[in-house]
Amino acid sequence: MENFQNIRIAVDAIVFGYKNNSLYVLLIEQKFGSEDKYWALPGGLVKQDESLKDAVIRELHEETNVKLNFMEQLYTFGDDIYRDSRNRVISVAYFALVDASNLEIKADTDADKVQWYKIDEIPALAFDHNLIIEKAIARLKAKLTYEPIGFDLLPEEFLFSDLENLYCTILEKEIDRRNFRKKILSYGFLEQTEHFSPIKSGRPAKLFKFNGLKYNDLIKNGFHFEIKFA
Amino acid sequence: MENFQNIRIAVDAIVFGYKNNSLYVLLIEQKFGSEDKYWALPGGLVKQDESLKDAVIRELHEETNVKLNFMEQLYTFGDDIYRDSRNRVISVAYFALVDASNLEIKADTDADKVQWYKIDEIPALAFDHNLIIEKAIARLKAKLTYEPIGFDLLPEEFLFSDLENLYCTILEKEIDRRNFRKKILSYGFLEQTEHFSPIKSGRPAKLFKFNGLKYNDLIKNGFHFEIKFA
DNA sequence: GCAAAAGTGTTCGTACTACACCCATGG
DNA sequence: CCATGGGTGTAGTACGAACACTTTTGC
Repeated sequence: MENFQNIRIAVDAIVFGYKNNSLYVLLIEQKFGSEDKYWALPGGLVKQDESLKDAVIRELHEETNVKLNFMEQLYTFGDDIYRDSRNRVISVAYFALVDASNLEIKADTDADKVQWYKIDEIPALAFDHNLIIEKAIARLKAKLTYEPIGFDLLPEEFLFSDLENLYCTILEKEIDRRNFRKKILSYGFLEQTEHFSPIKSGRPAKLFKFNGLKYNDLIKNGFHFEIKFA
Repeated sequence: MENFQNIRIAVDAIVFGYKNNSLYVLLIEQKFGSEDKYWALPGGLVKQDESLKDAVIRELHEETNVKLNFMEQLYTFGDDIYRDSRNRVISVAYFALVDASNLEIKADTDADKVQWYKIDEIPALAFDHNLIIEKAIARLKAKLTYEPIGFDLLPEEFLFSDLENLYCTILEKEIDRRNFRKKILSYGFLEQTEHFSPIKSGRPAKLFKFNGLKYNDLIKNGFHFEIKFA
């Protein structure tokens, strides 16, 4: 057989979280660390009879206790033949956004430690995982501007100021509070709840809620979400 | 070894071309057709010491005689475990846009026939290749609106009416000629040449040229390409 | 001179930008 | 009563949408 192939297939999970006005990624320290205990993205080899998407979700759950229903495929890393020094491994990377505030993470079967890392304080990771995260951040930034995915990073009910802050932080831009609020509200997929935020100081603020159904309706009618900045 | 993996890695190439006011895809009929001579996308198994991107470009060249320098990664298909009935194969799909008008395609080593198929006349293909093409078309449509990639489908020098037609055809929308021209020209990355088109009928038209350098300059200064429609 | 496509300008409305003051609460 | 964030309105501008007539050529 001329084309003998000995390439492994892995999946890696980039999970973004948002808290304390900062963007975080979920990282693990591998248990069987031939790589000298580097931190790494959750992930691992795909099983023989397992779809790729099931594989990421399983690995993520096994290693971090985070159980998701869906992850979006980001990119497949297979150009650097030596990205894993032991064997040739191609990795299909997936990403997801979660509300980090009430999520129980814990090191599980296959991981020693699990931890949220601020995206600007990520250490040198195993394999090409720094590169993968870079690509994920780029995608996140792009997507944030043309799909309402920011809400996935927030609790079900959130403050407008949190939303605003999230956009400013991730996109590294300044926003005019008034115009931002006006624009988002004009879309009509946010609902004001009757709840108020636990007050830190200043005037109490109403909590808002993203109505996914209404958003889907709008999409069906040709609506196009977009947040731009000066 | 608990995790024994016997999964092959393949690449597939979606090459779009544009001629006679229609969008085409490049397909081949496989030589060693265990699949009963279905048409399929050019592609094949990745070699052990070959990057993914080299693999697609090699396969495309071997099978169609089309030599490209770059293809963009589209998506990795590995959720359907039985997408190839013989073995489990995961395919990383890449796509590219070419000027089909002066491109010599020919069946080569690994293919019986090579042919351009209009995208609305594609037969039932091998594997999940119809699905892959669907995804590629969706990506193409999206990209066309926010990146100046339409020019890749046209000859170096082209008519404004061709460009306009290309957008109308691919996006299946109507455009106002005058507004379209005004907008594209306002960007400043098109150059009028001194050449005229071979006339079919009507007033002769000047040929235009896309200036990639100028476009890159604009991008550096925060420019953002966008074509929207009513 | 007629058919066929190329080339061009104006008006109107909408949507983004910029910008500043009052409000409700806790301490 | 002061500090802290929440909540709101308006005027100017720029850009996209709608729209029709003139020009150049071949036949």
